[in-house]
Amino acid sequence: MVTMQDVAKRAGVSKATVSYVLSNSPLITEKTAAKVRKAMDELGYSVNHMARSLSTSRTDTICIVSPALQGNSFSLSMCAYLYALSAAAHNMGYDSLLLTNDSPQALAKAIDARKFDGAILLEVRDNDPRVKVLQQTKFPGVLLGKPRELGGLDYVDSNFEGAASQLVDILADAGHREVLLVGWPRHTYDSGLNFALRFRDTAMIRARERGMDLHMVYSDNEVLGSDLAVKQALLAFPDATAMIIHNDAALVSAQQVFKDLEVEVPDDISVVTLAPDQMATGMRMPFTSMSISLNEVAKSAVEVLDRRIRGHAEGEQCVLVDAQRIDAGSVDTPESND
Amino acid sequence: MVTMQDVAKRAGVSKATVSYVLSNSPLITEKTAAKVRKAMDELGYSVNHMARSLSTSRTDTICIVSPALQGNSFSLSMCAYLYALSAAAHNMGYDSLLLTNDSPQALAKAIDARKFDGAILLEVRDNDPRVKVLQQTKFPGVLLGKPRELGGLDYVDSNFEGAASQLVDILADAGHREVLLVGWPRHTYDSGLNFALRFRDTAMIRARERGMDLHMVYSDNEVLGSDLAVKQALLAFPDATAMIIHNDAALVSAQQVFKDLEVEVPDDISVVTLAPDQMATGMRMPFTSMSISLNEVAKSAVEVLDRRIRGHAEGEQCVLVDAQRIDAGSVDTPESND
DNA sequence: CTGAAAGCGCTTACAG
DNA sequence: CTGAAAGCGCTTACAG
Repeated sequence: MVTMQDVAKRAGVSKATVSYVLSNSPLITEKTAAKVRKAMDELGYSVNHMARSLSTSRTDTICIVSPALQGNSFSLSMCAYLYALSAAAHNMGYDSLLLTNDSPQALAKAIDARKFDGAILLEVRDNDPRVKVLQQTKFPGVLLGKPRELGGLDYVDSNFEGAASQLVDILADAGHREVLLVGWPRHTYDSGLNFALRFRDTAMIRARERGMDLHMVYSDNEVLGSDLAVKQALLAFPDATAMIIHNDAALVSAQQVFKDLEVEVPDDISVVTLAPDQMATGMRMPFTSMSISLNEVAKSAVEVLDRRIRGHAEGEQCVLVDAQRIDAGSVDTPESND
Repeated sequence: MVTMQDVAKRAGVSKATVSYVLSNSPLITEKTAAKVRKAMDELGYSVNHMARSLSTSRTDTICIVSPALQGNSFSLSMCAYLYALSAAAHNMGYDSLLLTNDSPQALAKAIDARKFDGAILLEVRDNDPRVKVLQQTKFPGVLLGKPRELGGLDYVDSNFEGAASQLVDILADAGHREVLLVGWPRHTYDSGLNFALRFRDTAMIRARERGMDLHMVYSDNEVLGSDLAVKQALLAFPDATAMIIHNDAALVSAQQVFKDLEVEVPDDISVVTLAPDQMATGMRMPFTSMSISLNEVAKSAVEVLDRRIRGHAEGEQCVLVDAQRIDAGSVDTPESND
């Protein structure tokens, strides 16, 4: 293994000079720097991160703390987030450690081991014990999600509130009064997954303001490729003239369901959704929707964390990334129905 | 930050002794060890991994090298593998670094940085340039997949060959002669993804041996939740009495397709599949299938890598994990069709 | 059975 | 503008 010492000897300078060249110190002559760089090239030198870390107490690594997969439900957007975060981190010079054990103990232990400079918590819930670990250790961390108690921590998330209001408005503006909200399984709400709660609650409030009857329908048969929530909703509320879908699994099977029941969109029913952009393209989304850019959220999360790590942050950093409205002609006036 | 020195002072011993206690050296008296452990507890000590790594040149971290997501196609099984590997690594005392950039340069750079002890390459292809990086650097690594040129590297994968043969046999034994193989999009095969190739090619050979006409149908419209490969296959080959599905996306939408076309399984057609076990449960798979245990494959991969890292491996390690046959009554004799 | 000491490969004030 | 030196927090022969 070629070390800094080797490079120094070959270039005829000291270790310190090599180190300064590496960090592009302006104090070093261009001539010396060139000499050193040549030596590094010739020897195939690359800095030993363990040694650097010990010296600087920085690892240039962040930890992505993802919830354990409960049972067998792979969430497509979780997975997409993982990738988006890893890519965003990479772009900012960080490697990413993956922690798939969502127990608070595991997080505390990982923090103690000092293998990373900061952590991003995925799918944060209300009363998430991991959040307390972050607070107590005062370790740099950002929440992907916006739980009820923030405890002074930074967070980044999609603006679910804004998206909910906008979707309700789109339907209200078109004149719809009887609307369905197809959501996640009940346990998602019960477990405090705040993105679900924030969307539902804001939609409910906004609907009331707009004089709309919004009927909540929870998914209860979440089978890959045949989530029946949309179907159940349609059967349970035949008078509804429009539907908001906030549930990836239900969304994926929605088109099939409409076909099955011979329901035409938007002639028989208007449909709007909230979905990650990558999923929208993946399924060639035919519905007017508020589109969440996972990459944008991920990028923002890493930026916030980076600022926190470097100590460049004053006060809490709170970012809600707006979803983009995408029209796909799946909304019509209610009069056209039936 | 509390260091080993602090613990040593408090326990009234030397740093060395503390270190020996940490590594459970049998040379230390139980009395001394107890004293040291008490001091560690009281001070809340935990070892600094950066320092340890520098000293031992081990990081206790492995790198999971996953292919970049091309376009927007999230592969459910890729994601499941990520988790399974991370969990398996954790169980064996390794953390996992996630590398989502599949360029060979990125891998080479990551290896140079010495942030991990070994790497696992996901979705290895024939002629995968990452494989060459592993060979050239002689860095511990295992391939998830079995490319044509192994170059002396370790690999672990599902036994796709065995599964293909068994599925053909199941149908042949039931008397089927006209059978469809619904596979992945053509580019999957063209790009040398060997799991697809090995399954297809073995199935073809076995079919010939059994006097079966096996018609390959490639998926060409891979839309999330409505992959049409199964439908196209049925329409293109109305005489087929059975079908093998090897394509997760097609599998997810298969039930809907059968319903759409009012095709009864197994009365109208027999169906068998190859699928990851987690997916099978996720979609409540109603088809007789060869089930791949991702956890088992992942565990095996980490074990192989661990052996390689510790230098306990003699020669190449080659593991093909057998899929499990699961009967779900989706196979009948061809006579019953129509 | 325990301790003093060297070493892992960097970074960074501090002299010069 | 460059170098000698201390230090980051461990591990591990080597003495004793």
